[in-house]
Amino acid sequence: MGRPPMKRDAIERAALELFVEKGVDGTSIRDIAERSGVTEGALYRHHKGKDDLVRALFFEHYEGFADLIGSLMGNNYPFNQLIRELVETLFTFHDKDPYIFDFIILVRHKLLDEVRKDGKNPVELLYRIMESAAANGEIPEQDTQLTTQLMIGMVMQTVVGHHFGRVKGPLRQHSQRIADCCLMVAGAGDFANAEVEE
Amino acid sequence: MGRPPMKRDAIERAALELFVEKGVDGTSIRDIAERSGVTEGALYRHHKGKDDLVRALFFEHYEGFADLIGSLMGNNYPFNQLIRELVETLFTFHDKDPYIFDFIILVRHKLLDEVRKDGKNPVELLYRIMESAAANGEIPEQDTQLTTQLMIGMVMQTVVGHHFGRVKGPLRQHSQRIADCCLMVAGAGDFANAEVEE
Amino acid sequence: MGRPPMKRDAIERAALELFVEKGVDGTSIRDIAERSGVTEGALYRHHKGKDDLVRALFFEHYEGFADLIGSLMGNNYPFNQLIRELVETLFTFHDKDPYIFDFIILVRHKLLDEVRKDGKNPVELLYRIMESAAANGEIPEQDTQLTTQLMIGMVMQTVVGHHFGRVKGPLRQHSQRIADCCLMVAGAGDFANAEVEE
Amino acid sequence: MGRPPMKRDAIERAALELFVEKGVDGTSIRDIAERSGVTEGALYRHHKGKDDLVRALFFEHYEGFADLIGSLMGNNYPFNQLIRELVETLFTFHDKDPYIFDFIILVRHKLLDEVRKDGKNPVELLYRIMESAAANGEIPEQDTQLTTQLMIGMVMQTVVGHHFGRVKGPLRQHSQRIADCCLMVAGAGDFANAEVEE
DNA sequence: AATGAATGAGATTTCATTCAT
DNA sequence: AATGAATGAAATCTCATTCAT
Repeated sequence: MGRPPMKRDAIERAALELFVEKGVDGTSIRDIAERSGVTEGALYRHHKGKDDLVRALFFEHYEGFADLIGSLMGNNYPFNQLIRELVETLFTFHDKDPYIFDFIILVRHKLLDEVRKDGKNPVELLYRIMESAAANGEIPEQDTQLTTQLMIGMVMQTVVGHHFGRVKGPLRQHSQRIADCCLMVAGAGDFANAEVEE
Repeated sequence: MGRPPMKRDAIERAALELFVEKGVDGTSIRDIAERSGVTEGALYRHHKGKDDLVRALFFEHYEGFADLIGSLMGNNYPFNQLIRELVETLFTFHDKDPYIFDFIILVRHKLLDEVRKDGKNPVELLYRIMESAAANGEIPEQDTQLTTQLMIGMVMQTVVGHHFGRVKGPLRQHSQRIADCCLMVAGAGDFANAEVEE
Repeated sequence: MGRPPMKRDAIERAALELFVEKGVDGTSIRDIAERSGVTEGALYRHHKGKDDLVRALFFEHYEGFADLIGSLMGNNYPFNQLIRELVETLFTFHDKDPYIFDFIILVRHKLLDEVRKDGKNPVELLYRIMESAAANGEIPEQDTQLTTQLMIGMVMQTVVGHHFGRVKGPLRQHSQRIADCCLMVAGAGDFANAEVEE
Repeated sequence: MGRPPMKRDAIERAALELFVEKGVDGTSIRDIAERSGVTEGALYRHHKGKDDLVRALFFEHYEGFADLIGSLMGNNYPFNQLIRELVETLFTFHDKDPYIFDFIILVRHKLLDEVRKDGKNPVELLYRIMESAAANGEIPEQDTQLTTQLMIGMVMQTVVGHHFGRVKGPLRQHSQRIADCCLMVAGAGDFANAEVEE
């Protein structure tokens, strides 16, 4: 049954790392082949080309974030706790593998246009969390789209700040502070007293 | 000293727009020449090359932000008012010409490494504002680097959200809300009662 | 001797069709494998490679034409009848499977150099028919090489005209007309009164 | 005003020759660049790519044939004379530059689909000549499409025969013989007595 | 000052063929 | 006998930059 495909993961991992380190356009197919210990042509068995590879990586991981959020939503936590868990989960994820986060941030300007609201969309999920919290009276009526962006902005910029050395250490240690800020911004009542696991 | 260099401006403007629309590497010298009504060779009269052009645009506008902040700092406003004016100024600037903001966001990953702390650096300036507010007791002791990033994150993600259609209308209308959030996050006391100009 | 090699036929047929439809170089081994329901590697069990496949197909069918002509020659028909039977046979063959004719026309420029005069060579056979008809006094002395080409030209171009939609219907219906033209061109006396079988 | 384009003709000529000598797919851009004394990139200033170059060459010369025929048609010769002049003109043209003829024959299978009946189309022009000769009573009623193909077939195969060494010498010396054949095939009455210039 | 043809170096991509399974 | 992942060598094409005009 032919050789088993051994190299696909190696290629995708090498690509992910190189894209973050040198930029997508700064990375050539040859670079990827070299780092993954494969010849250039091998890439084309698994992806139509470089664009396709970038796209595949983006959607794979972008939708992975949606899955992460989706599974947290399944727990029916109250809003405060959900946000706390969410921030913690994201930062823990980041600390385990910062490349994925950095990659998403790097390429989103090119690819976010192609994201569908009805697919696996982490931004849309967070927005729905906000909407239902507002409907439940857990947070006041507000421009939930805007607030969603503010929360995302704080989380993402923390990652960016870490990338450029302005924010130190594992991000997980900032989870509580940033979750607090998210709740504050959302107007989520007595957030300071919320019971924090950990 | 003779007539002003009209071509130079046309080239830089065309480049700025194209970079935002198609990405830096997706834009060729030919594209830029075409849109600015100049031939390829002529571009080299004003810039050493494409890299130089990108760099020049980035630093010109990045430092422009620093100048904006710097001149606000000269007024010796109290912290609350300074932040409010700052957010308002940035969003007004964005509404006048969103391309500049989008361009900065687009290329910062490539070029931020080259930014010096001691040069005209808007992030550094905001950080100093935070530091001195903390020294003055206007805000509590905190991880000011982190808070700086959170504030930047909220402002930048609002721009991104606008770019992708999640945040509507001129951003200026959100100034007060987002300034409030910045002050909240910074722990700037009774921010709600701050006197708002306008 | 065991079961017949079904795959080999499937491969050759798929190749023949694809070569005609997309050109030889426009057809990849993968294309052939796909259409014949075989994998790429399997093709190499039956042929040394793509070149070998093209060559094999060409000679198989080109020599097939020679066999067709050869068997007609065995009947010792008079010249007029031989030509009529020949044209009829060729067009009947075409109508049964136009791909073969089209394929020969397509690749002859590449491979005709390799054809040997002393092998199974339909052009050479027709030339010999002309030569012996001239020797017998069935046709006048003439540049038989040239006349041979003229006859071939009429037959082949009819096929080409059919391929591009200028000549309609099954070619067999034009057999008599074109045989007449061949005889005329060869100066074969009272060709119009020749007895036509059918 | 920039360098004058010196190399365009050299590129097209080199391409024409190489295509005939080694086949279109057997000729690489590098081959063309080498023979025309230019770097590979230069080709792309004048043509979008190899396909575009082949297409341009084909239509340029194919339409050139139409112009040749068109200008002969302007003389309002009687049918017999027109055909004689036509064959003579074509073969003279061939003898001056056999590459063009060979090239057309080589690539027509790929490109004839794209030829339009209402454009500059030599086949269509010859067909119209036949139609109007039939309307004038210069030739009998017949399947003019088919006869057109037969005449083309004789002319083209003569060229092919020359290419493969079966037909000797300058083709012009065969003009009269082949024009006679064309007239015979078309049923153009007392063709033998037609006055031949020369 | 300007032009745009040409360069030159490299990028992506294709694909016949091989070979571990 | 068959598979199809991987190779390796080329091919096409792109494009920032140079330079004759």
